[in-house]
Amino acid sequence: MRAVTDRLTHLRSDARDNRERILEAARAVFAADGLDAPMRKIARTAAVGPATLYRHFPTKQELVTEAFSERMRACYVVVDEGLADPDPWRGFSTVIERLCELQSRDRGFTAAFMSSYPGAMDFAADRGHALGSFAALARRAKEAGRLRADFTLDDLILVLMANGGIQAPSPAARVAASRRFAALAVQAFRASPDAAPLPPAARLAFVAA
Amino acid sequence: MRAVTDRLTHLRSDARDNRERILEAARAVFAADGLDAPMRKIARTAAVGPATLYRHFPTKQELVTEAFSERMRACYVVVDEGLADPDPWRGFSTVIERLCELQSRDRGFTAAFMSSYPGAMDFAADRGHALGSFAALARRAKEAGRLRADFTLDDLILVLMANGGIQAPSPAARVAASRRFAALAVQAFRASPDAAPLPPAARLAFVAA
DNA sequence: AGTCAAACGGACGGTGGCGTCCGTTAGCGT
DNA sequence: ACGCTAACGGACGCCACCGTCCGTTTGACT
Repeated sequence: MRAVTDRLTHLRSDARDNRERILEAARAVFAADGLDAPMRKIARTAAVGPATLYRHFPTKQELVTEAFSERMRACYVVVDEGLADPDPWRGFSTVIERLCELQSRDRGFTAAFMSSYPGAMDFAADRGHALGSFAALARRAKEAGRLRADFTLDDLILVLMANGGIQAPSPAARVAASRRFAALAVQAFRASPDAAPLPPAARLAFVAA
Repeated sequence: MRAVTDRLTHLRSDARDNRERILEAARAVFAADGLDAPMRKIARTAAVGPATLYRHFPTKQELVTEAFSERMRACYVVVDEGLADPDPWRGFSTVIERLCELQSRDRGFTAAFMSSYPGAMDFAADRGHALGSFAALARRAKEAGRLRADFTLDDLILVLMANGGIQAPSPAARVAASRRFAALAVQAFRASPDAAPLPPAARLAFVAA
């Protein structure tokens, strides 16, 4: 870690500048067009030559990882805040709603969070931690009798993947649709005396792009 | 319609043959790779030159429309069968489950059913009819007090789009995940004394690809 | 101010999908 | 059996994206 920091600090001023502009452009373009946006477009948006882009981020994975690390952290914050809620069910619902909202605002984020990109190893640790926290939250919500007992972590992945499939003519409409979807998901997860049993969960994590 | 039939019957035998093989190939490729599979691949699968493919189906829309019209009909059958069920709630649930299953087995089908392709006008009529039937079914399920009153047709679209976002390492896993998802959706739509109100529905229909 | 290497970006060759042209093949009707 | 034309498909030019090379610029250090 020390070495990396050194390397970044030792960058020439224009290089550090460009690097920052590239990351900003990547976030904007990925949010608008999804993860498969052409590298060129990001370079153009950053007002930078293709070579410069590739020099800073030799592979698209590295760019994605770097560009989304901030939002990824926001994601973990959401989970931790949910965990901190004294009412575990309210915490649980809020996490689902906020994660869906984060995703719906940013087309690329979904895929990134899924760590669809193999080799986005940098995320793995934090992701594992967030999933752990969420598992604890779910357990408490179950113990409080508010979350259905057959809820699985894979159901969270399922909902987030499904949420990622939602399209709409405008970003605003997509956010609205996603909001309703999240509310429906919460309804589905609610413990209820007359709830029907669910078919078995499928192992989902770590799908390749 | 008469003219079209004539034109098709008047096709030379090899042409009719190729046309059939192209449609078969298109179904296979679309199912495996989704709607954005390259035309070339379909031509190769059908053991046909590109020109032949384009002669039969000048635009991808036409090919999609033609290739999926059969499954599309299967889709309407599902809705009609649901409508025929004396128990409207069971009918409703079954329709959701079966539609999700149809979709999960065929990557291209989702997009096709959404009529994401503008200009797939041929579907419009049938689609309208199916949506009408489903609306009637939903109304009856509401009147029976089993379906939540704030359910909208757009919620069906929402669920189907979301279902389309589900990915998994293997087709089998995707079907399993989709099955569980459908069950969750049904739970969410169930009328319940302690159900929370939902955020407003968003107009979704006819999203461009 | 002068030097030097770090950083830049225009330009290139390669790949893959697209839709069309046109010389060739082979069904069909006489 | 024969000719006519519908139908075929290889080959072409086009365009977008990819990743890299290399001549030029410019920040940093003395």
